[in-house]
Amino acid sequence: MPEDRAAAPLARPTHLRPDALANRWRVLAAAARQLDGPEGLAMNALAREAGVGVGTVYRHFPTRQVLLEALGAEGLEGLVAAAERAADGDGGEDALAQLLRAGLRRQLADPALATVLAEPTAACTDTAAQLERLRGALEAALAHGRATGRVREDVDADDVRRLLCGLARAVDAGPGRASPSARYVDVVLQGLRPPAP
Amino acid sequence: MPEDRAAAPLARPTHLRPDALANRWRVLAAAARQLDGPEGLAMNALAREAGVGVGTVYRHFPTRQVLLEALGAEGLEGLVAAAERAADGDGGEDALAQLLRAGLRRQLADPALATVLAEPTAACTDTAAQLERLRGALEAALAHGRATGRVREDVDADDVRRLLCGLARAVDAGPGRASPSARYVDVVLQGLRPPAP
Amino acid sequence: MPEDRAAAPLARPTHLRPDALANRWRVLAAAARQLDGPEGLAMNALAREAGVGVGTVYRHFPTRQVLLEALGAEGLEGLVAAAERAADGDGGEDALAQLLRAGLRRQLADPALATVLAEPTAACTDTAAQLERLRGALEAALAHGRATGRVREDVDADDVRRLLCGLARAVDAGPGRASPSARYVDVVLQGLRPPAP
Amino acid sequence: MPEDRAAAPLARPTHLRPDALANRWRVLAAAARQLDGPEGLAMNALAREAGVGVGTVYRHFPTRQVLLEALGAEGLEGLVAAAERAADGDGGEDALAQLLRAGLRRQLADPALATVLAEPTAACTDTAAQLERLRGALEAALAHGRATGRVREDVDADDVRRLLCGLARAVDAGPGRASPSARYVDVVLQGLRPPAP
DNA sequence: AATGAATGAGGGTTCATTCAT
DNA sequence: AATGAATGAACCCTCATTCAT
Repeated sequence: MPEDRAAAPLARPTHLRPDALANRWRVLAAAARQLDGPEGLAMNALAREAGVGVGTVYRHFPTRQVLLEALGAEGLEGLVAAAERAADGDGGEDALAQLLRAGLRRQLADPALATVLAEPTAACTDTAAQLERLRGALEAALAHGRATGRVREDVDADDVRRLLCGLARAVDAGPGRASPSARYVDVVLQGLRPPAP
Repeated sequence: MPEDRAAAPLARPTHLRPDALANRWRVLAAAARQLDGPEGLAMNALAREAGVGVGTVYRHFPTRQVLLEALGAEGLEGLVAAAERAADGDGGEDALAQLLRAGLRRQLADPALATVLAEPTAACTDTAAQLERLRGALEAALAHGRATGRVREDVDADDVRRLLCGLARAVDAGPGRASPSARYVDVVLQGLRPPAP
Repeated sequence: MPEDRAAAPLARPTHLRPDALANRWRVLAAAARQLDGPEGLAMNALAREAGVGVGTVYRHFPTRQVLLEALGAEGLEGLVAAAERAADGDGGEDALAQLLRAGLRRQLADPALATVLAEPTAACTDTAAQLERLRGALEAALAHGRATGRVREDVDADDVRRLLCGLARAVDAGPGRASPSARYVDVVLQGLRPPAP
Repeated sequence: MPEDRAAAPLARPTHLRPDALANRWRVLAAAARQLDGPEGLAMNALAREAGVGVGTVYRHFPTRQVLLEALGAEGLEGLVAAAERAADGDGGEDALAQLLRAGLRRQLADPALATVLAEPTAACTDTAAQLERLRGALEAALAHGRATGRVREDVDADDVRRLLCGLARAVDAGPGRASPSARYVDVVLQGLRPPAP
């Protein structure tokens, strides 16, 4: 059972030595590159590619899941920020629509984000916190939508997260990413409206 | 480059010797069991579990993808049959609704089917043929739906397949499978209607 | 937990292909050489030294303990044979004395035997069987010794085995092996006599 | 060649800064805990367990052997003291008997002591000195025993040390530690008497 | 057809050790 | 003195794949 470390949720390191920070960065960059390729995330290959000893990789990311979450962290933060902006209702467009669009676009641009969004539990406290903020923003958007009669009642924030995962999958399950995306978001958006009486 | 065999699509074997047939069966059964577990499909482990030499596994399934498609074949055939029944319009319910429901239920019951449904190209001619039949049935259902004004114009059969993949993912991306399924199908169904004018 | 294979006791392979047999031999020979050196038995190093793939080593000896027992098997059989000869009482010398002498000499000549003799449970059925035969021979020797009043009553076959392990250790715990051996056996032999009344 | 430092015997540090002393203690405590478990003494794991940097461990114990001797030092001192008391012949019991009993009991209670007692040469001057005192006490006990005709002539202090190591091994080589111990000591004691004429 | 032995690449992980801070 | 980051060798083990039998 090799992946039984870090059972306790991991906090993001603070105050890293500058060289350590640089290494962390190189590893993350290499990981992002590998994630684009078809292979999984092999710790050894990662270290090689990053020009760093294996041990260093393990020090920074004791578990593949920790690494994944670190990879997706930036994207997740971006998504959360966008979600909160949308939920704050700057009035422009339908908050939920903005949210779905942003969520899908960002997943397609960042596979790590898609992975993190779909995983059952977070390994890092940081990730958990961001996901919780995301849930809050989604709930707010839904509440507003429900109040204005534009969102059905039987759907909650977690449903939206799951539908976002599904959207990304639908787009990935075929050729072409640009044109289907808009349409699929449209389908889900319309599907989220309250059923006609 | 380990997976470079069988670039040419593979036809399903016919007229197997009875013992060969039995072996094929044992391997498929073992593979189904392994697919339920969390591990991948390791040829060696598979052979061990099936009580068969590795060579035998390779003879029957030269590629992992071939094996996967063989695994999903039964489920795929079932889905195709259901789709054609629905498209034939026995009149009962909305064909598209039946289709989505069946497609989701069967994917959840059969991970191999979900995989096959999402893969870009088929390795076996058989699979390709079934997928083509599925496409036909979906197209028929859509045509009928469009004709009766219950399905939007900008969605084609492949979109439905992809949305089916997305549905399965949405269900898998969270806890609980029963109650969300129906709701998510509902969302997509409603989303597929023509937009209100 | 990497050593959880071969939980079921392993029987010695029969009817090996000739090349497999040759490999088995090469590995055992290399292992014997490594055991003389100060390092442990590293499977990788072993394979390298034997001129054989790692996989081959694992196929033949799924566990380090299995390997050790295979290494010690010959020595153990020799000891068992000697013990049975001694127990059969060819009349020459005191059976127990012969046994201790043989047991010590063979352990010193064969570190694997010393290891096997001291391990709490056998991994291979074969080893277990030989150990059982040894126990029988020891018991017989003790019984005869007790009957003739030359062995104390409160010592059984397992005690003798353990004392044999102790003897080997005593010899190994210092410089010089030849002269102490005889003396130490002597000490134990005299110590095994019934206490003076 | 990792263990080529500290070829020159090491003196025990004196006048440690209080915090250094505390660290030394934590490391030793952690080492004692690890030695009870089945794993070896890994410097890294040790540091982790002790809540101390690896560097600190190395500063205090440049070599694993030094660490081991430090671990066993207390036990060794205890044994030496007991041996000298016994050799001083407080008259009570047979000195040699007391010695063997104490030596075995202490080895069983303290694996590090057993290790130190069996190692060919000491890494620390301190250990060497204690071992020398032990030798002296054993020699005294033997001399007295020989003088009173209760110990055979052909056994010296180092033999007794080695037999002590053997005793510990005999006890460890099987199930049960309490009841065999006394018997095995008995066997060796009786074996050390001068042979009947 | 089937078998299963062999191979060796390669991923996972730990650890001893050094050294900049 | 202490720290802990970094390194990389080395081990463990599993697999995909080939091929002689």
